[in-house]
Order: sequence, then structure tokens, then C-alpha cells
Amino acid sequence: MRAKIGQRNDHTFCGVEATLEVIGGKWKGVILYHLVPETLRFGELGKLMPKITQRMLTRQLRELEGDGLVHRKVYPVVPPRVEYSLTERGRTLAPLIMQLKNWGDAYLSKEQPGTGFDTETPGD
Amino acid sequence: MRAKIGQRNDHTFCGVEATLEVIGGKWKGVILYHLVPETLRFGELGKLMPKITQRMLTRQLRELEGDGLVHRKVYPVVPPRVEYSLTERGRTLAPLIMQLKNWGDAYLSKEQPGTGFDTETPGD
DNA sequence: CTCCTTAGTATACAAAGTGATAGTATAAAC
DNA sequence: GTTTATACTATCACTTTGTATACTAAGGAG
Repeated sequence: MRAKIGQRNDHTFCGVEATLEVIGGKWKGVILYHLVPETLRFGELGKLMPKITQRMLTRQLRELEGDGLVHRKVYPVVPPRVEYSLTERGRTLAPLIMQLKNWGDAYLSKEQPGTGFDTETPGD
Repeated sequence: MRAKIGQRNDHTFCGVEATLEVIGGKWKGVILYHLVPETLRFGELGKLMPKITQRMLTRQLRELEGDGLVHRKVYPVVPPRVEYSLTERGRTLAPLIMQLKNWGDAYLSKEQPGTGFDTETPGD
């Protein structure tokens, strides 16, 4: 599924799906979001997303890199240092990411007015 | 996992994730996209997305309904007739959906220069 | 020599998502 | 009585995602 984006032979494949495939991973949107303002090291990204495991962070980053949205810069030092930043193409996603965030924030603050549907956050 | 949107017990939960949770399903973006210009019946949506199974169409639609983005109108007739349309909240997603599509189309046209894939826009 | 660091990888396993197929309900048409 | 139509639901199997945990490399500190 990660192999090639946009190679589905069915003619209904469109940009909506393509974009969602690229940013739709569980953490990709947030990773991209964090990378918009600044370049970050692997560990820094991890601290910004306490719930993510190293494995997932690695994987999502690799996929993002594979899709040409994120650049990975390795410094051959010990201990290792790797920096992640948005590529030019990745930067073109910034407005979209921001819109994603804005809509989401608004959505969260409104919480389903009287649909009988429960979207409430319990005490936790 | 569909149970609750916005469980931001951890402070890193943000709008980006919330939005992605809502539209990130495999078919949700496309469903929403098809519903932007017009109300559609269950079967019509199915025809617009030949690859989707009834099961998935039903489920994605229910989740969208549960998230308050899609309205489901049932006509008590035989054979059954059910119409799906965007709710007011769903309409607020339209610009985002379009941006998703635009970015994706641009991405596809650059990533795959002439691989014979088809980027036809459904319902455009 | 052992321990510490960072950015991973390897392995095992659980959960979620997806697909194929078949079945249900009801009224009208035949 | 059987078939047709629509919008589902149920079941099973399989694939993808995600988690937890342990382990690696290589140089410096002690």
C-alpha cells in the first residue's frame, strides 16, 4: 500500500485519496505539523509526541521521506544525530496542515450539538 | 476506535489529529467529496465508488453520520430509499476537501509522469 | 572494562481495518 | 408462489497498523 501512490488502476482514484494516503497515517499529520515551523531531531519529535513509539516514529518518518515530503539529514557522529525537515514539496502542504488544524480545533470546541451522539470526554 | 473523538487527555492532541480522525478513513474523503455538490442515495454513492463494498460504504457513512458530518434521511418505502447529504457542519469541510483534492492532483501529476494511471475527477 | 548516549532495528503479538460472500426485510410485478 | 429491487447486516478470513520489549552501533566518561 505504501509502494506507490496513485497507481490504482481504477479511474475513481483522485486527489482526495492521494492526499489522504500521504498524510493519513496515524501520526503523519502531527509530525508534519511539528515540522512546519522548524527542523527537529528524532528525539525532539518523540518528546513532542509522548505517545508515539520509536518504531512508529521511524516508520512514519520513513514513509514521509519516501513520499518526498520530509528530508532526513544524518550527521555521522556518535551518538547519532539525525535531523528531519520538510522538503520543498512538504512545505506546499503547510497551508493544508494548518487548515486541518483550524477545522479540527473548531470541531473539538463545538462537540456535537444535540445529535444524541456521544462525543464527550469523560473524566479520564 | 471510532468511539470518541477528541480524547485529549494528553495535551498533544490537536486539531490536526481530530480532523484526520474524522476524514481519514479509507473512503471518507471521497464520500465527502461526492456529497459536496449533491445529495446522493446509498446506491448512487456505491456506483460512484465501484471498488467499495456495501459493508464499507455503510460503515464509513455511519461513522460520518456519527461525527455529525453527514445526514441520513430514510424514506419508509419499499424498496428502501435512503439519501445522504452533508450536514451544516459537513459543509464547513468542503473547502478543506477541495484543498485536499487540489494538492493531491498536483502531487499525482508530478510524482507519476505518464504512468498511464487515470486521474479522472468523479463528479466534477 | 562497563555504562551512557541517540537513533534506530528485530521480534512477537494484539488490535483495527478491509474484503468476499451470503443473508434479511418488504411490497409490487409477474 | 417466485422474482426483483434497495439498503443494509452477519460471518469469516486476511492484511495492515500499532504496541511492547529487547537489542545494536560507536565513542567518551568513569
